[in-house]
Parts: sequence; structure tokens; C-alpha cells
Amino acid sequence: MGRPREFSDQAVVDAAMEVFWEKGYEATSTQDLCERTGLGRGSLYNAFGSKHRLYEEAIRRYAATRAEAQLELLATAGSVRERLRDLMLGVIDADLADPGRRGCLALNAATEAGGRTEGVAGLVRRQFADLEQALCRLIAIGQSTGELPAGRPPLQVARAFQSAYYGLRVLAKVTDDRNALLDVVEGAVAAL
Amino acid sequence: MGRPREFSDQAVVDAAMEVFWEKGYEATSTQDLCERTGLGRGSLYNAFGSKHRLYEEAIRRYAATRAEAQLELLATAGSVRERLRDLMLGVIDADLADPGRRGCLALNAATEAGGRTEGVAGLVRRQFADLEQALCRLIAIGQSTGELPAGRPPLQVARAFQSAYYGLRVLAKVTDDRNALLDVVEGAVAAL
DNA sequence: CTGATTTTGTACTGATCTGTAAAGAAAGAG
DNA sequence: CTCTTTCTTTACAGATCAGTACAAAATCAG
Repeated sequence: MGRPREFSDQAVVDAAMEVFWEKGYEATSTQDLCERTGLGRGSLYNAFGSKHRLYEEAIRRYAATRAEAQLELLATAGSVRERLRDLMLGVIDADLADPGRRGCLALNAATEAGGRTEGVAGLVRRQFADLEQALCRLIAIGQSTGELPAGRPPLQVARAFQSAYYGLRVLAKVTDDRNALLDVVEGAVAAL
Repeated sequence: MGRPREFSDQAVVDAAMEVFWEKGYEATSTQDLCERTGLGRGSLYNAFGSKHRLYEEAIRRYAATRAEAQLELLATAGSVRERLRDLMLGVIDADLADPGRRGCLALNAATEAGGRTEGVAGLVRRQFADLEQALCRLIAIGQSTGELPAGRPPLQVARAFQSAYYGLRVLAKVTDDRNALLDVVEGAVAAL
């Protein structure tokens, strides 16, 4: 019982996620969070305890929405090569279209030293592992159907592809050269 | 004429580079910079104007020292494959041995939204382009000597390898799993 | 209704932030 | 020596920082 909350926790975390995604952890002030979530300081601290805990919630939320959508994209129809290529092409379109160059929140959280506590690193590791696993499964399928050469362990191939994927997102942070990014895609797909 | 400086500009930029490398741009305070460089606030602002200009100097300095050393590593003896593999293996050793997980300053500057002005992005782009070019040259050599298959354009191969390289450094930020990182290396080298 | 409980809004804390002002110190020019 | 110029030191500015204290408001149990 007691007075009910006037907001949806999820909507607040969504809004906070957007801010952390745009500005990073250190550059985001609690004032920014209050303004973008619409909450007063009291409510925000009562509900989430600290800026850092809200950051962790935001990363979790990112995993549950954006990252999950990426993984589902891998489950669509088409050949394995096509699906992996589409994953990267979609990222190129999304990243280049975003003027704020937010990129991937998990990658941002991985690289920003400020705010990278063991808790945050663990959340990021989990997202990375989820992608690795999804890629590995898909590549194993490709190998078993004969679409992909079956010489190397699927996990190794998945890890190499994943690495190219994150590298692509790093490059997209500072370049507008679509052809350069497309070369990465072709190279990564050719390496399967 | 006038009173001579009591410090070496280069030594100060070196010290500042270390701080920005450890903590990132936003999380580094001018107080931190004064303490680590040994300069008073007045001297620091007199010599460098602002925290952000010192940040740019630090990135330039990183390019001239650390990044340059990486490029020279590519110019050593050995087969092309060996040199590219050694580049990545060296990075794994260095990144995993660093408890602060600083990684690559240019990559950090690329991903941190705070402080990523057009000036900083330009400096990062230049470093990325330098690596791309060095990789491209080396791969062209490998193709011309017959060590590497000559079917694909060297620039495309270089860009894919570069992407895997930066992806590797992202993964190394949050994982201790050396085998996972070694898989990336094998995958990237196999894709040449 | 009353009392218990939670949320909300606001005011406030002390610390820290980047950057500046100004006076004193150190050098060379003449 | 004196004058000019630059650097160093210190104190300070005003803003902003993350987080808290507390009273008013809202709800439900009884």
C-alpha cells in the first residue's frame, strides 16, 4: 500500500537509456535524467537509488530491447550468409543515419572507463556472450547444411565475425565512408 | 624572452595522455591533470588553453608514440601472416596485462560521446586511416609475393582485418578469456 | 473517518567542476 | 640597474555535481 507511483518504471528506464546512450555515463547528469524521465530528484532516487544503478538498469533494458531485436534479426529466413550480411548492413544504415552517432550502448559501456564497475562489465559480457552464442548457432547450421565450409570450429568463426561486427561499429563512430564499412561486411562474410 | 617554462611541454602532454587514457575525457578533471603533470592551474591553462585542447594534444601524442610503434611492428621481418598475427597477439598480451583495461586511446576517444568534437573525430579518423593504409600496403605485398591469395582488393581485406582488430580491443575491455581472443586472431588471419 | 505507508516536490548540502584574475617571480634587453 | 615579457602561484569565481532531508500529498487498511 502507500501512495502509488505516478510513472511506469519501464518508461523511466527507457528514457534514461536514451540519455546514457546519447551522452555516455559520466557526461550524463542526474539533472539530465530528471528532465528526460520527467521525474523529480526525490522520485528518481527513491525508485532507483543512484545514477549508477539506473545506468545498470538502462544497460539491461538495452539488452532486452535493442540487442534482442538484433538477435531476432538473425532468426529470419534466408541463407546464413545473407542473414549475417544483413545484420551488418542494417548496422551500417542505422549508425550512419544517426547524427548523434550513439552506436551500440553495450559497446559504449565496455569502452568508457568511467562507470565501468564489475557489475557493468558483467552486463556487457553477458550481451557479448549472447551475440556470440547466436552467431555460433547460426554458423553451425550453415556448416551442417553445407552452405559454409566445415573445416573450422563454429565458435572460432563466430568469434571472428563478432569481432568484425564490433569493429564495424567502432569505425562507424567516426567515419561517413559507407564504402569502407561495406568492405568490412564483404570481408567478414567472405571469411565465413 | 620572458620567464622560461619550468617544464617540458612534451612531458606534460605525455602525463596528460596517461590520465585521459586511464579515465577517459569526461571523468578526467583538471585537478587530475594538474596533479599528474605537476603543473599549477595557471601554468596548465597558460600553456594549453583548455582541458579539451590538452585532450587533442594527448591524442596526437598517442598517435606519434603508441600508434606509431604499432605500425613499426608491422614493418619487421617475417611473413605477412606472421606480422599480422603478431600485431594481434601483442595486443592481447598488452590489454590483458593492463589491470586498468585502458585499451586503445584512439578507440576510446572514438566511442566516448563526451569530448568527441569534430576535431577529436578528425584526429581519430587519421589514426584509423594510418592503420588502414599500413595494413593495405602489407597485404598488397603479401598478395604480390603469392603468400596471400590475390583474388580480392587489398584495401577490402585490410579494412576487414582492421575491423577485427578494433573488435578484438573492444572484447578485451571486458573479457579475460584469452582463448576467445585467440579465436579472433585465428579467424582474422585465416580470412586474409 | 484515522493512521500507516509510500511517493512527490523542493530546498539544501558540501564537494567538485572548469576556467580566470591578479600579484609575485624569473628571465633577457637595453 | 630598469623595463618588458612570460611564467608560476594562489585565491577565487560561478556553475554544476551526486545525493539527502523533510514536509506535503496521495493512497489503502481498518
